[in-house]
Amino acid sequence: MNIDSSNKKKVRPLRERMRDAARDAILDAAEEIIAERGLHQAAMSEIAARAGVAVGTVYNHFADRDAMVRALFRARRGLISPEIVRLADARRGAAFEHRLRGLVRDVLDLLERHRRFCKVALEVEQIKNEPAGGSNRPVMTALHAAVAEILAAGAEEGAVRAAEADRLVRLLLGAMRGLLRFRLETGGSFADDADLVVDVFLRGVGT
Amino acid sequence: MNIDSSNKKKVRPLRERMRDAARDAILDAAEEIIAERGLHQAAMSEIAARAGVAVGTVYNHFADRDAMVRALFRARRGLISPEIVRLADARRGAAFEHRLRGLVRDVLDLLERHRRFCKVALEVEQIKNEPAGGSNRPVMTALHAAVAEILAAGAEEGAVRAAEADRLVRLLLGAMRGLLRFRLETGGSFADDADLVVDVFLRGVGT
Amino acid sequence: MNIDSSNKKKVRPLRERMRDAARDAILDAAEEIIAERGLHQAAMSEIAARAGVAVGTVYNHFADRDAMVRALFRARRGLISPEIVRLADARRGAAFEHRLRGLVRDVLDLLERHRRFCKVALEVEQIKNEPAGGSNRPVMTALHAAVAEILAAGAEEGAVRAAEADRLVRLLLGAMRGLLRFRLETGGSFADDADLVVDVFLRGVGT
Amino acid sequence: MNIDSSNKKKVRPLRERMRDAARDAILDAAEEIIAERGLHQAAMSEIAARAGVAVGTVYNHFADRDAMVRALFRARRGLISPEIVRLADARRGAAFEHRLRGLVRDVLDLLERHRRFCKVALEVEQIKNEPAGGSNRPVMTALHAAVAEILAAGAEEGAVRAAEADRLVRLLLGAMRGLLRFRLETGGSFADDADLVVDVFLRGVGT
DNA sequence: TATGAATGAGTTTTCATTCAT
DNA sequence: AATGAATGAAAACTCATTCAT
Repeated sequence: MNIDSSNKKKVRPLRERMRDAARDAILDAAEEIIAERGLHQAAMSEIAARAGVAVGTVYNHFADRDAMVRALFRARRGLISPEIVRLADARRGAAFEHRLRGLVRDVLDLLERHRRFCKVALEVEQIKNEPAGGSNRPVMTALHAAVAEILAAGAEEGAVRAAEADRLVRLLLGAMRGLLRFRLETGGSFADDADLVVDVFLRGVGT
Repeated sequence: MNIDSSNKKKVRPLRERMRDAARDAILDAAEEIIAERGLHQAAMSEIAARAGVAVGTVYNHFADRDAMVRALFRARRGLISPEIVRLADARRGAAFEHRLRGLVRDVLDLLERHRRFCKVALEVEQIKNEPAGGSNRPVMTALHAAVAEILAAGAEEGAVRAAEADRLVRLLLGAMRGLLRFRLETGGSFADDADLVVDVFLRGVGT
Repeated sequence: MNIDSSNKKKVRPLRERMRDAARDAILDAAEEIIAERGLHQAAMSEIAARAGVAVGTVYNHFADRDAMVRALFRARRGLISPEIVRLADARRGAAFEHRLRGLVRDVLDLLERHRRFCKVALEVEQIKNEPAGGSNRPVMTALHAAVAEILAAGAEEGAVRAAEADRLVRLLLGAMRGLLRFRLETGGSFADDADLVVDVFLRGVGT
Repeated sequence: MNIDSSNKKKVRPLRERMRDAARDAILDAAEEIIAERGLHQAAMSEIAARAGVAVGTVYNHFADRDAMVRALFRARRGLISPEIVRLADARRGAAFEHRLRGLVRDVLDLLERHRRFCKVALEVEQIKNEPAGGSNRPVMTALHAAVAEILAAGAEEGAVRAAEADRLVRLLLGAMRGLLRFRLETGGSFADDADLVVDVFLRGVGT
């Protein structure tokens, strides 16, 4: 291995690094402003200003406003989803409850580090408009898939009613979202709610 | 009670009735369009057109766009909230589980009859931006209040951990919302999920 | 016939008349500015200003810039084409030369009264991009059609070579356009060139 | 003459040749795109991309967009005009008809080899805005001048009415342009129309 | 010189709101 | 009150041009 080849590895062209930095700055600014004021109060010009670039620069990176928002989601999901997959994989094979509790804890912990994006995601969530027989299954996100898998395993263990799988996933994720929203409004860390959600989900509110 | 006064009660001036009809038509149109395409894809001109009136007329009934949206929520809540209060009152005094299950069933049944508004409400939900000690408690909606009360009663019965009350309300409502969203996307009646939610909430997913 | 019905005929709603006036003012302004500075130096805001309306008004009348330009052409063609058809019809049955000369004279006279639009039309003319076998015949404008018909008649009379019909139409119209352009640049009335064009077309430049 | 000087003549510095190659590539790209989509749909960035250079490079070769377009015209005219002059000179002294027919044939043949530029030229043609007494005579292009000269000679021969010279040039060039446009739209070679144009111009459409 | 990302003035477009009829 | 065209401020978007590397 000679000096040159090692250089090739390390020095990504400065140009390229700056380009990416600008892109990231723009997405960060967009995230910030959308979290603060909502999706459609986030003007391109303000996002650009907050990112410290000119409007035109935003359009050098994204075809239009919509593409930028989608890029923001793709970027964040690109950070979060693989992590969720990894977390889900880590306990594959473990016992149902341990696995579920671990995942919920870890995921809430992970989301804590993306609090601002959670706000954006809850803000923007849209209800799909295709009743019945939709090809667009519930957007099988990483989390959805991971929970679904654990519940399926739980069903095999006999710990969960298999017939209700779909709805139980929605129920659990809904419960988590409810508490997330609570924490976003009133403060407090997401992770504090992990055990409560899992306990109630597994055994109910009984004292 | 004389004839005149009885007349006053019954026959509201034609003028006034037509006025209200227009108002209702506008709110219905707004609800429809917001449900279809989201809050900020609903232009005043389109709402007016769908309601069969001129834009100007909308402004004769509502100060501005925001006031119209708020009026929509007030109107629907004016239908739904008292009903929820009534449903909650109906079982006051009954045993915790019976009371909770009854409420959830009845409320889902009620919301079924306002499916379109549910879509609007879920679509529009905003996260309040006042961390900690906020004066704007979770918008204490009728449902929130009703559930909170039942859980408090449950706590007194020893059926629910009192300390977690706030979060449990959020958890339960979140779970319900999760399933509502599911039904809005894929079809199926809300009420079908009532027992599942309550069962899991009370005793967990155990078979 | 009562007063009312006579009124109905006459009084087109004021609203409507003003709307049309605005529309016309906008198209006039557009024509003026495009003629002065070319198609893409004509900004919507300037057109609006020259028409004495707000920008938004332009968009109340036309979906977008392109639609406005197309409307301008439709409007002017709506004035010119039927007139050309009428002029062509007027001499139907007459002898070839008389018919052709009459048409060219009348048309140049007509175009004189739309000098500004002629400038716009020459300015904007685009070459269609569909070589061979095109379904889009040479946009068969009224004038094209009228000349084609006369030449066909001339061919029957034996005054014109039928085989060349298509090209002769293009040749003649090209010659007319050449002189139109000349007049637009240097001044002078279109009609003055009518006889020259026809004479040369029929008998050549010979003295 | 020493070795050095002979070298200087033949081997133009590599640097310089590459520079010219880039310049040519840019002008070719510009010509292509303008021919395809029109003058103002040809963005600098797209021209650069098609030429295989960076935008900045275009600005190293041309002061600004306008200068580049003018350079394109100058370059093509630099190829075409001297050739036209040569073609015109070749038959100087010959008889009027022979001379005119020869020129029209040769020129259409020449333009055939610059078909794409013809499209650009027709596309871009602007009407000058200086009525009467303009200092900007009809842009005395080589072709215009050549035809004018031949017609003047024809007038001396008594074959053409001298008084109409200016207009006859415009008429003939317009006729040629009309057929050029026809061929650009529908395909077919320019040269095929040479005799038709000249025949009609000299003797009219008579069979 | 070549590069190509950044710039920002200039346009187009939207739409809540007003107001004369 | 109802009407609906006009308004214009506020966005979104374009693209020729610059300039640091």
